[in-house]
Amino acid sequence: MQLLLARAASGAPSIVHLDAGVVERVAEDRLAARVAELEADEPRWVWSDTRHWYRPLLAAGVRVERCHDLRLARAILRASAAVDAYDPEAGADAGWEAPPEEHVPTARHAATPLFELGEFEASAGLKPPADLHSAAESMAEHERQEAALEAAGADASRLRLLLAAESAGALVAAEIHAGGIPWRRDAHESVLVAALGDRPPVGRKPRRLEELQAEIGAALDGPVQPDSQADLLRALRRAGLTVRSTRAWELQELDHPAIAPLLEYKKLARLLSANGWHWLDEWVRDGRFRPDYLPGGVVTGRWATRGGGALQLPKAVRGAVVADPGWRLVVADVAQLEPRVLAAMAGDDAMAEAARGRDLYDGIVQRGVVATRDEAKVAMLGAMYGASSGDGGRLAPRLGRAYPRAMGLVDEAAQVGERGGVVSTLLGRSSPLPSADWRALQSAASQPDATPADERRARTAAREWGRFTRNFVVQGTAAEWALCWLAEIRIGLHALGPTDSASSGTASGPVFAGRAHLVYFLHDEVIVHAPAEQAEAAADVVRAAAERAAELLFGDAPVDFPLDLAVVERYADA
DNA sequence: GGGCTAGGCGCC
DNA sequence: AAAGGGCGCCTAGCCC
Repeated sequence: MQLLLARAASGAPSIVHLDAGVVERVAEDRLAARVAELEADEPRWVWSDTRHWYRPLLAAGVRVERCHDLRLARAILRASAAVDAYDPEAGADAGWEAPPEEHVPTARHAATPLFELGEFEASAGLKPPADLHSAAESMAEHERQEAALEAAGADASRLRLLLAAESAGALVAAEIHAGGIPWRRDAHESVLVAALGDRPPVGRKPRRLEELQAEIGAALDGPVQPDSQADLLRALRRAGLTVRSTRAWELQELDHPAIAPLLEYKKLARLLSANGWHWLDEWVRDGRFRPDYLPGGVVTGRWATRGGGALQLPKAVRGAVVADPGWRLVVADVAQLEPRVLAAMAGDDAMAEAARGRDLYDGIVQRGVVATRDEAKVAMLGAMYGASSGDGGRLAPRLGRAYPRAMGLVDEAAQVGERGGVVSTLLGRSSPLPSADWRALQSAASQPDATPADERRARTAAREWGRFTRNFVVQGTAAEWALCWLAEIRIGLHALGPTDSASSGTASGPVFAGRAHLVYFLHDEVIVHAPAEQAEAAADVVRAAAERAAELLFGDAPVDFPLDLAVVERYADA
């Protein structure tokens, strides 16, 4: 059963029963209850934008099992090389290309009533966000997508899996926002005070930074503002140091008394600006950090985030991620996800064998391809990213001889990109075309009057795009594996059912009180927040989901995806 | 004051 | 130790 949720022209919510062809008007204040009622029939909810529709439902205590996110599906179908029956111009003026709604700071969002339009009205002049697609527009888009899928022939089932996984990911993203990462302000502040000294007054630097700045100045014979790259570069050169930049790795090579305090300053200044007291004030409330994930936000299918930097939580502050009393964190990541995905999608049994039951890089060493684990890692990264120089460029060809199928797959993807072509992931997400500027460069280089400089520029640009498409197929298919993993974890955790463990306060929201739920996702890593008595069961769910994801994507291909998994109270202890 | 880029660095 | 792919976000410094 499919139910389409959208707004009538009047702005009132409507539920279109797509199978029965019946339109049901719903009063704004009855919508959440009505969705909950209909959820008993296990429908697939079809809607314009998961973030818009699902966040208020979650806040009202309503979980849905399945959805189809029209905006995300449209982006995939428009670009997919497996789809030629989808007119990219159809509906182009209906605002589907608009990015999802703007970030609303936590405090104000919490106060936003269900389905209020004030946010949009307050930003008059902007394009309407996706939520305001009328029921008619949403239905038309849905029909275009169905028709495109039906015409996709043999690729349709993989595309359908991709769309289902993408939509399930969008549900997870909204649910992570609702549940929130348990974040201990006191623990975070302890980290900051230990590193930087007490919180300074507004406009002042923390004590430790001032001390280090003075040390640097003394060593360089004059006051220095280390936050200013230009000032710092001048001071270093005045002291007789030959430097091209102020990057930490370049400074590390220098032997001078200013360097140690300078590197320490850079590290601490980074902590302060990225995850200092200001970040705590803005992003942590009621013991939760609520990331604003953007599923499908990266062309490869990886998620992006907007604000808060949830994809870059530095190791230094992970001690602040602490389970609620009586709860645990199940922290799991996949060892070497991308090379394993590559081995499976290429059907490279030799590489699968190197990975089976052990560290993939150790397996490569045992096969005698390279001498050390570090070399194996650098070679593999070099092969997947297209390294042309350095150790990666030197070592990657050895992998080509040992694992010709896997390396052939990425080499082929690179060649397609260098010619300006489109590559696709296993499930059918396709790379974008290179820009008009890029094509102009190639075209200029092929003219009879092309100069050597034209040819050099074109070749450089072609190789650069080839590195992108080379990586696209691996990164994108790994993202698909991760989406399937997330979707299976979500289903498995829900099936565990509720416990009597009250969440501390209501921080996790009404849907997750007493229930194990996902609270973090980072490309190949998840964190589940679970009642202690359910933690082992949740860990089993996470493991089983990894096996299921592998089956969904690769059938019975002989590649395993082992997890590093820990049940802990603190993220930092995983 | 806002918009922009560059440099730099955090994550995978 | 970086390189080689993908990002977000901070500051400084420049522009209008």
